Amino acid sequence: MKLLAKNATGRGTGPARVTAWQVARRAKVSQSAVSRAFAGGAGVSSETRDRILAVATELGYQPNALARGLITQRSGIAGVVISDFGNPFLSAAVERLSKRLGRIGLQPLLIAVDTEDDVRAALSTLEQYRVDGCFVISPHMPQKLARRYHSVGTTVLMFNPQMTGLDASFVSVDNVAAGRAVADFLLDEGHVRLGYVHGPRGAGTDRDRYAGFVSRLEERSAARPAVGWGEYSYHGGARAMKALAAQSPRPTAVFCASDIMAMGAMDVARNALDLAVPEDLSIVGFDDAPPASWPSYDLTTIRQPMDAMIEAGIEILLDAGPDRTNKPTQRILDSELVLRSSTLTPSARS
Amino acid sequence: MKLLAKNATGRGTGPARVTAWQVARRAKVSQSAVSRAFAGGAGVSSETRDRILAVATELGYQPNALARGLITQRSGIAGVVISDFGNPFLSAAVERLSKRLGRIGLQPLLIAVDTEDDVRAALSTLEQYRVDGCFVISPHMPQKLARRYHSVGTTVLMFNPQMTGLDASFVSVDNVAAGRAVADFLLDEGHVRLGYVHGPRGAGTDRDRYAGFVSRLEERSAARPAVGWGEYSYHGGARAMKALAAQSPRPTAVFCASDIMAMGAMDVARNALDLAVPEDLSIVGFDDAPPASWPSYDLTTIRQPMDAMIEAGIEILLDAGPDRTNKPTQRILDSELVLRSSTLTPSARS
DNA sequence: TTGAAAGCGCTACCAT
DNA sequence: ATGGTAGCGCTTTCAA
Repeated sequence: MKLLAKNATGRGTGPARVTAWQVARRAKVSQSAVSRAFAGGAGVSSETRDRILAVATELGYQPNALARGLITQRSGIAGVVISDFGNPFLSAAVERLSKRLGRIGLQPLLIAVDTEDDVRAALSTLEQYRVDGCFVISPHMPQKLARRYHSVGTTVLMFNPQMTGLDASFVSVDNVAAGRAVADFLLDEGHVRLGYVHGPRGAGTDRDRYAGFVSRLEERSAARPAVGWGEYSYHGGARAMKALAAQSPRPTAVFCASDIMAMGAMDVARNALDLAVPEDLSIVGFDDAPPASWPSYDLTTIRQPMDAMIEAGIEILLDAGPDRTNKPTQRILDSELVLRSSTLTPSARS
Repeated sequence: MKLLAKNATGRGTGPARVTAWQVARRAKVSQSAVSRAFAGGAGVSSETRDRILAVATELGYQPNALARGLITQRSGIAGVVISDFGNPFLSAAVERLSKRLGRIGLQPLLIAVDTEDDVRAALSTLEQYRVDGCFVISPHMPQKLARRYHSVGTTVLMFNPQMTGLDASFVSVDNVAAGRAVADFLLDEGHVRLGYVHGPRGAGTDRDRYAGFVSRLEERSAARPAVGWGEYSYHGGARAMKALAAQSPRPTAVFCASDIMAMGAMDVARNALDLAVPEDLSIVGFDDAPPASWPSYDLTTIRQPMDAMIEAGIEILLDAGPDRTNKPTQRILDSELVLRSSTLTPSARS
């Protein structure tokens, strides 16, 4: 009687879902046995386990991850908050991260955001799904939010946020050091009039890159760079380049805070401003996104060690597991200047 | 007594989660009332509802979406299976789709795949999470799988699959017609030796585009095109272009089955083969991905109406809801040839 | 309008 | 090794 009543309700969508109960009955075991068989097989003899699995495939049984998550307090879901798929570095990061998460049994719940409010809403949604952790790849993550979510129990791991004084977990490259390296490189190349293309106002990455760039210029007594604003987008970079080129004297080298902006800048320089790169104008990007190495751009850029960053991020997320210390973890990795033909190579000079 | 016992177990990760019970107790109502208050407020007086919501925010209560999904049989999750983020058209599609889903209360669970086996595994995972529907944006979706999943109750909606004889739901452009349009255009331009760059072997989109292209060439008694294989990737397109250029006589116009391949082809033509585009070589792409309109490419291409396709896809998914008919729905939209400067414009001739 | 009670499908802890 | 049982946190009848 009771067995028949189980899942006999006609409710639900479409063809009734197979449950562990039905598998159990068919295999003449208890429902607990089915659960154990699917939980790695500990506590079941291999014969019964095989029988159970056979029946399960026969019936097309798939364990309900929602029910499992409810009881185990682990959803198996990781949140990924991302802004700007148009940036090839970020979309590549999402792909790599997604695959990496899958390999450790975490499924990424993806939320695309634009504004700070979007991030807020996204984190709320992710909290409702009881995500086991959460990556935020967006310049819009407000500091307070980060701290709050950290204390509420969901580990929020930021990808390249503003580092200075941030009391939350993140993984980043040393943007300040990278900015300084670019300054040194361009000055060593003999450039005097420099330009800088900013990302969106308030983006921590941009702020740090700029700070490093300018501080090194000052240390070496170089003039402050002319600046443009490019929103971390192709068209923004193009617009900023036009503005910079209108200055006089025009900069002979421009450092863009991201590759996608550098690509826009380079295209507009060549096609609209009739400037040869690198002869008339050197361009340096940031990220080493896949298109940076395409022959038409072949962009000198700061390489962010994407895989290492993802690895570090995953590590932080996992370490922050069940018995978490509630102490934010931060990892700052080294970046690397990759020389290509959008700048004069040092060997070509002298 | 019983109330105190509720959620008093110290288990779980981090700070104990706030449940509806705790909100209920604090607001001096039943737990059902809390549930109703969060379900739109039907069945609760506005006073009690306000009190409940106040207590909820005070306690930081967030309803558990897993539990809700378990009881309602609607997870609120939509699966998105995607291959190849390197393709700017596809990554843009994921972004748009993700935002569109969010607006109707569906959260996208993203799975990045490479092979057909990956797709199989992905669908299995998505089934465990009891997704309310699922988008597959991959050339690797096998027909049988599609049919099986459709009959099991999860609506699987394919984005641009192989259309011919497919007994499953999908949304697509008419790839055959598009291929024919490109053939007409290039022949009208006066080209005689044509080339075609394939996507991955077995991709339905590629097959249909090629079939349309060739059939129209035949109808107009033109020679069969020389072909290369480009895997729907930038570097693949570049390799294929090199191979095509080695033929003699060399094609004067090449149709690439995706924009990203066309970009690779164009770059290699200009930078390695020293061919001017469009003077020496015309190039036509497919998708109208964002970079296609960048000045350095300015690619003549077939525009896929992405937003309309997503809209149609969502519609199919929603229509296939609770009382689903189990009948696959298919929507084929029109595409459009966008003329840019990677081909000689008709007006420029004659 | 409200509260009590019955599960959704699973895991985990008991007994045996 | 196995089966019974108690929930995970919610929605949804059903009475009051």
